[in-house]
Amino acid sequence: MTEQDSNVGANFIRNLIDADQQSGKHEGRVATRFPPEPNGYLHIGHVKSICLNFGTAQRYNGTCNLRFDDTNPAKESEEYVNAIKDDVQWLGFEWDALCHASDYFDKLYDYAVDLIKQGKAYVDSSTPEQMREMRGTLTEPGTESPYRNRTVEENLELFEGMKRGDFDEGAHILRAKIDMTSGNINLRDPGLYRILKVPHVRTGETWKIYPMYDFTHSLSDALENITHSLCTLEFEDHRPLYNWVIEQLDTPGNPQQIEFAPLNLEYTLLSKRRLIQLVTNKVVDGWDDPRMPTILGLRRRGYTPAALKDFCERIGITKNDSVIDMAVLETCIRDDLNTNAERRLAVLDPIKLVITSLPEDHAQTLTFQNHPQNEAAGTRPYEFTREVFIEREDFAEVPPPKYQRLVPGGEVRLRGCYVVKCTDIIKNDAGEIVELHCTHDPDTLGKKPEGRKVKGVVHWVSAKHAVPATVRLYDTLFNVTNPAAAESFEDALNPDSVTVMNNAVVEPALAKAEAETRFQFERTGYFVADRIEHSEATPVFNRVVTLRDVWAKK
RNA sequence: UGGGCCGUCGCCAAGUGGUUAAGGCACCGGGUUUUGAUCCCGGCAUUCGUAGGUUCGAAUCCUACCGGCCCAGCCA
Repeated sequence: MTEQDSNVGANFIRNLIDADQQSGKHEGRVATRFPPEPNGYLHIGHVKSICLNFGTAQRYNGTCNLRFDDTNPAKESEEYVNAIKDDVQWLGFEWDALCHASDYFDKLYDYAVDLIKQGKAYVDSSTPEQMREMRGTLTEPGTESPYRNRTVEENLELFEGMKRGDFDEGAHILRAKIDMTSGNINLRDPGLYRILKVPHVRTGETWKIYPMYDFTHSLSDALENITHSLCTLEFEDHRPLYNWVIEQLDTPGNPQQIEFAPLNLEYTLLSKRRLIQLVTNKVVDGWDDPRMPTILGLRRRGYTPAALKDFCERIGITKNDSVIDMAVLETCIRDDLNTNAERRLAVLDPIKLVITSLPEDHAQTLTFQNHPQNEAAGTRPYEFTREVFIEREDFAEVPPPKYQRLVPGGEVRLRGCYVVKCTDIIKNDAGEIVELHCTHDPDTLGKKPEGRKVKGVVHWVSAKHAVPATVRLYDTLFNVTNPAAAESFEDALNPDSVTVMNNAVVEPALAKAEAETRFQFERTGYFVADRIEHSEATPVFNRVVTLRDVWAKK
């Protein structure tokens, strides 16, 4: 590592851990965890957290657990648990221990009893409304509950009754006894356990009460001997409570909570609630719609784990509220696919081009490179015949300035083939161009034409060999940089988020591609064979991202 | 009006009292190119939210102010 590289990827969490290692805190051990609640699908914001937690563990030769924060059975399900595991594995990470907060329900209950015995927790029988009133406001202190000074015995008995299921939901709640006047609302006697008569995926009907986040999370971290508990900024206010819980109780570990800024991405919505709306309102086709920022959606779109990890490294970790430019994400996938995807030819909006200087039965097999910078990718045969398809937009009867493609009387190179000159434009009764006639220069195969420069190169597919395919062109789901700020997302939606090219034709090799294989369609972009719908009989490709195009920008 | 946090180039982001204020993205040139791709070369903050102060020396320390984000679920 050179001196200049030494602080590449540096961030405040790494600095902090480095300092901990210097001082011998945690005996130099690093243990993290990724703690999703199984109540929705993971999205790119979670990818940031996953990369941070697993990546930090890797960097310091530590461990990272996958822990499901399953304390609210009313919202959680097995479907999400499985999807989350798949997503983490697809990204290429392996967890050390697979944990569930529910694994600790017995211990958590004992800890709660301990708190009660210490006089630091009590059963409150106020209604939720009364509790809200007594909590005070942001600027006014709260008031103490009339149940705050119940005896330890009374609390113990009531809490046991709650556990047994003697009471209705909402009748009682176990609260920490901290400080109703604290400026930090989380410290105004926060709830620890509520009655919830809902069966749990893993513990079944065993529990009628379930522990709440602050109590559960801090103790789960301590129980798993987590050293650095990384979470997002909104939990900063909870840290005093996190520490309070651990300080009152006798726990094996002494974790430290460290907060970092969650991801914000231009043109993208990243709140579970809003994402669920997109799915239930059928704005998109499902959690794996290629326009969704979910891991499943990104995967179907054609993003690779490597590109997503690269993205997380590029955006860094700080406590700044920030919004990442979409161009960063796009650059990551282009970088990956530029070096790793083979090249193929596909015509999205075909127009027939007849080379009149060739005999009707002309047949010629050319050899095309699979990758211009990588010999090892090999070559493939490519059929050339008298009639080929080219992209409709690669011909212009009245060309705009600096146009480098085919124009009437002009020349253009058929990629990997001859230079052709446009001699005739065939139109239908409606005046639409239906066919182009050209002649070819036989002395231009593999060599530059004599005495002139032909700058334009156009991709093509032999009409005889072309395979019809469906190609979907994706754009951002929203057309405003911050859809979360839009009044309703209906009017922030991009009407052109997907364009389906039903008449596209692709070279034969593409139809035979395995699902989920990625290619560069030369001159048009990077594409992936759809992992669900693609087959040799009905090829379906999704555009991952366009090629960078300086000309289109001008 | 309470509590917590944040402000370094258009967007990210290193930087922890002495550096010519890293790097990436974007942008602007120029070169190579049978992808208007890739690749290569060059440019891009006398300035670190603002104003004072401490110091031989400040983005880094102090003070005040300005701007932004989060918190009043028996959600996580």
